[in-house]
Amino acid sequence: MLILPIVGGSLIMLFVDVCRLCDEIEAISSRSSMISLVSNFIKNLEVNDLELAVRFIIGELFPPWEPEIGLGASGVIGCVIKVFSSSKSEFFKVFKSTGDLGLASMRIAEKIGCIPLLTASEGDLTIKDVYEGFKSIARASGEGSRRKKIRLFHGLLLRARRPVEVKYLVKLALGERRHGFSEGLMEEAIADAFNLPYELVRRAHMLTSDLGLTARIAKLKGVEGLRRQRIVLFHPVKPMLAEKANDLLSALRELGGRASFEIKVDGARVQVHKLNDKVKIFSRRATDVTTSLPEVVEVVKRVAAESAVFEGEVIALTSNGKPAPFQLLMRRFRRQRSVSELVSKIPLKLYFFDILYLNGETLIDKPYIERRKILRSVVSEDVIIETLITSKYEEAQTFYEKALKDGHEGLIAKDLESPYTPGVRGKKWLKIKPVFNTLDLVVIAAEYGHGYRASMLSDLYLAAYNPENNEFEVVGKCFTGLTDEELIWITKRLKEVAIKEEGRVVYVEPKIVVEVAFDEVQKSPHYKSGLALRFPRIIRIRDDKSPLEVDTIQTLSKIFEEQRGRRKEAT
DNA sequence: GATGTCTGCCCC
DNA sequence: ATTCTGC
DNA sequence: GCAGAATGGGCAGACATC
Repeated sequence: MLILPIVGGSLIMLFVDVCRLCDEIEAISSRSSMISLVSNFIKNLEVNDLELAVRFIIGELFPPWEPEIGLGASGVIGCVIKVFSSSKSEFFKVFKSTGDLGLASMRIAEKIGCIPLLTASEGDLTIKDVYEGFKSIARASGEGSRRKKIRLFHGLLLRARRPVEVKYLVKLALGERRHGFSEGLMEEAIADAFNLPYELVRRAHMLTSDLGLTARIAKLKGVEGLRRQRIVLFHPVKPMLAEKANDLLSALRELGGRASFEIKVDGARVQVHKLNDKVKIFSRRATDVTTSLPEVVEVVKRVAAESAVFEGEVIALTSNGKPAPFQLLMRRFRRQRSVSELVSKIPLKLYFFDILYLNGETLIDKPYIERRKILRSVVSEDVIIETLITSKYEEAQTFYEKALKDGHEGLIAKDLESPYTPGVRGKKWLKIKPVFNTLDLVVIAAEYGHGYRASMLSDLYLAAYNPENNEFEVVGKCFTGLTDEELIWITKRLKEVAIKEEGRVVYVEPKIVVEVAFDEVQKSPHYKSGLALRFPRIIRIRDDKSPLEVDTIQTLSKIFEEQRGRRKEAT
């Protein structure tokens, strides 16, 4: 991180100015207005302030590959309550009406008449002060670190002189945004501020993965700097994303009748960076997971290339070398302790599927088929994900069926000519997964939502029937799938059948039945039923079904066993 | 050592 | 995952 | 029609507390 010691007096950017800007943004919904507002704000900032301000405005503190502060709602709110002599119940009351922790904190600060705010001794917080403050919090680790983090955040809050600073200190700490201005619009604001082509800013952002750095390059080096931007080893590139296809045939058609089909394994996506013997592995969201995966590091070290960036998928294997449940992989994935003991207990395998950089050359603009060729020249076939390139639907169908039979999730169809486009747009990769069966479940409780859903019961507790004890047992919570209109309706209905309210949770009579889609049944250490749905989403409200007709725990158990069976039989 | 709380982010 | 909204 | 933004779940691991 580049921070220069001193800048000319009037140029120093105060934190409160960023806060006020964010408040303005929050009040408008027009994207173009937001962009010009931000553009004007960042246009004349000194470059170090620019880098920080750009991140702060989109609600980020650090580049994505750096560790987070390690404080969440509980710790942060505890600090707010203490600094402003409030109480949990008071905070909770304010929060319930807004659904926004930052806003609630500001109200608490306002309520006590800003006495600690006015006694702040060290003058206004600059954005650099705020950055340094959070940096110290992030650095604390190990025993006693939680107390230390809380003490440091406490100190930061004490230096706020205005309630609005409290609001955004809390939002930054928690990663709350909710002002409708995020990465995509910031790219446009940077382009506008420094009078540069949007596409170049966007491309540089893809490669740096950090808007602060992108803004710095834009201001200091302009068009040429953006154009010259290459992949930086050990700074993860944003992953290219896949879109869902309806089925195999439509995917093949959409990609022009001929495509590459890669097996989609149920693992975790990684980006691997290598320079001679130095290797780093990043998760999909740019977390450094190198220390958790020593055997993967070894595989990469042996790759015959001086420097390279690969994309791949890591999965766990069962004792017979077949794909293991995702939950097993997660025991390894971000583990810090006893890693070496787990290496033999839960073996992992890395499958490569793309290469973005090789010996100094950035490859993302080359077509898929060419990157594939380069990949095959660098790593051996047995560590590359199984692939079929075909224009024949029947062949692809057979391959798909085999993938499912082997216990994999499905296929990814890829456009043979497409470059690697990090980020969201230009999706030339299509996910093909079987349509899952749905279950009918009954709602037995619901929770109030956050943000604009604060007044609605948007989070439903879903239960299956257990005939053995004649009870409805929770197998998951679900918030997604309903339209706003349906949410309003269901909130009203739930209140009619409410039994009791505890905090944010409203318990209701088992009356309302919903049809729920899901990806998998998992073992749950959390629910009494011992089962939980993976990725539940509501398909529709079943007015026509009575609670007695919902699916049973036994049905879920059966689905769970079938999943296991598929993995065991896999050959 | 066992249990509980909190946090962040794998997969959607 | 889903839905809503600006453009 | 599209991209961007906002909504949220279950879970394992790290730290705190008994």
